Amino acid sequence: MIEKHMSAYLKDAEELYLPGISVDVVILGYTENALRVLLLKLKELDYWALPGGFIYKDEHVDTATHRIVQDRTGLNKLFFNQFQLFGKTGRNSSALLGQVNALGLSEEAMNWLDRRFLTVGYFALVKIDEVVPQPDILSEKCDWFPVDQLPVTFLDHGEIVHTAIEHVRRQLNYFPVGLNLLPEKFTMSDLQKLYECILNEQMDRGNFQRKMLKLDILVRQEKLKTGGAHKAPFLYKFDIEKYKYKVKHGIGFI
Amino acid sequence: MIEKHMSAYLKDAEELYLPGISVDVVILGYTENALRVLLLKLKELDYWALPGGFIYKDEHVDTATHRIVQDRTGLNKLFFNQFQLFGKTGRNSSALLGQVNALGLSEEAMNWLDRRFLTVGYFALVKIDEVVPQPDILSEKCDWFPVDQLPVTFLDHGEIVHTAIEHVRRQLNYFPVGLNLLPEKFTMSDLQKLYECILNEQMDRGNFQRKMLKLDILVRQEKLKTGGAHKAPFLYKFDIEKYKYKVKHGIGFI
DNA sequence: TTGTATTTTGTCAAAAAGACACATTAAGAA
DNA sequence: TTCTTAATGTGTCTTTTTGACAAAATACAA
Repeated sequence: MIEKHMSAYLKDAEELYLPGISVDVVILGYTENALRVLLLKLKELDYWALPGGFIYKDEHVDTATHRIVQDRTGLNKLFFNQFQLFGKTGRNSSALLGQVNALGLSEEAMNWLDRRFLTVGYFALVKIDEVVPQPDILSEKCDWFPVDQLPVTFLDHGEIVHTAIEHVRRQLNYFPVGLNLLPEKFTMSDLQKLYECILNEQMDRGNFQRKMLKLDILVRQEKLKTGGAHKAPFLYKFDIEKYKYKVKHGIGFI
Repeated sequence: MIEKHMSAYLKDAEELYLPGISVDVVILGYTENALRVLLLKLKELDYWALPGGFIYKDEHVDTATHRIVQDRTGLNKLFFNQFQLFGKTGRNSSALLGQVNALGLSEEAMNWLDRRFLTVGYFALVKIDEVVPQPDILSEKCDWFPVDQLPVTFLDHGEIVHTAIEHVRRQLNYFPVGLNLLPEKFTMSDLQKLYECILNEQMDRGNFQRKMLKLDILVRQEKLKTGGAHKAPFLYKFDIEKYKYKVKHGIGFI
């Protein structure tokens, strides 16, 4: 089946897309105390790949990325950013695809694939519980993986993921991670754990709270989070205007 | 003349280079209390352009950048980093080149140029007094411009410069700006002025010195800088090992 | 020798960070 | 109902860093 799907998908590729360049998106979510990335299990191949695609000849690369992520997650309004072009030589997927002798791709498809590809790396931040990712025609399933426990990946997709994380970590003050990764209402503990996951370091509870509240971007809600054992914590929302303003100029947390 | 040069330069472009993608390099230097960028005045066009070029079909994009900068500055060992792929639509230089009706480019050259081009933005940090930039065959001269006083630029090259500066500013803790922009020996005042140029803000002299020395990356030399009026300042060098180690993990200055 | 401009170093209060303690409270156990 | 437990909310204290500013040192010029 896959060869037909892929052959159909790539039938007019030469005509439609910019040649030799693709987009790969590191879609990041956060749940159960771990930063996770969405990967697709390729049909008939023992590799997991980033969701990606090609750029129409007259399409902004950002627009292509938006289209690709939207196709995958159903999300329309989402936060994403380009972080790097991967430009090494010999980056050719046909060698790996060729491992499956039975593929029987069309000549058109093989011609399209059998060349060096540059790829533009984007990352997107999504709320895991708001998306219903679907495997595409080339994939048999998709799943969220903790970023420090990746499976075997297609080509250099593992490296792309780690580069994305490092990019987010370095510029944490400039990305609205809380707003895009946490649910609308969250506890201070949730926020702290998110920061700890991204920065990969533990912080003191009291000091984290003091520092975070001083930023003046949180709005305390009624105590609500009940049901969990022990004392019920406050819930917070972001003051979106203030948060976005601060993010633009660097919120100054780290 | 230019049309012959350009036609020759692009004669085998289709065969040699990756199509539809170029590299542009924001070469930054620092002198006379200003951060400056190297621009080329295009022959017969009233535009200044970034040094740039194309990527051989089997060449790492970083290697292409290195080649381009080396051709331009003669520098072999230099610091450069990719910062963004510019991917908007309609980015086609033939329209601008076409303003010069007399160009009379070869059909091959026009075919190569008359398409949408993506461009990969790199920035490089160089010591202005160590380089002797040469205009290339397409340019009549080259010059250093303060980054806040750019001339009219080719295509979106002005935007590319500003994006590069903002990139450097945000990640100042992760780039060895002092090591690559200042001469081997420099005064604390030199270093402070460099930081002030990049961050675009004034700092207190005493506090700057205290904070910078605490980083433990500077080695004080004999007092030497004599000749200038008034008290002779100390000269400093970087402890390169310590500096590079700190830069890798973020020096923690800002 | 003295004035001037600049560097070097120091002071001092305010702010921030770090470590930690204690009271509070909701769920579940006794 | 009361007690226990574990996580939360808040406070305190010390240390470190920052910010503002001033005094001392010094090299050249008048």
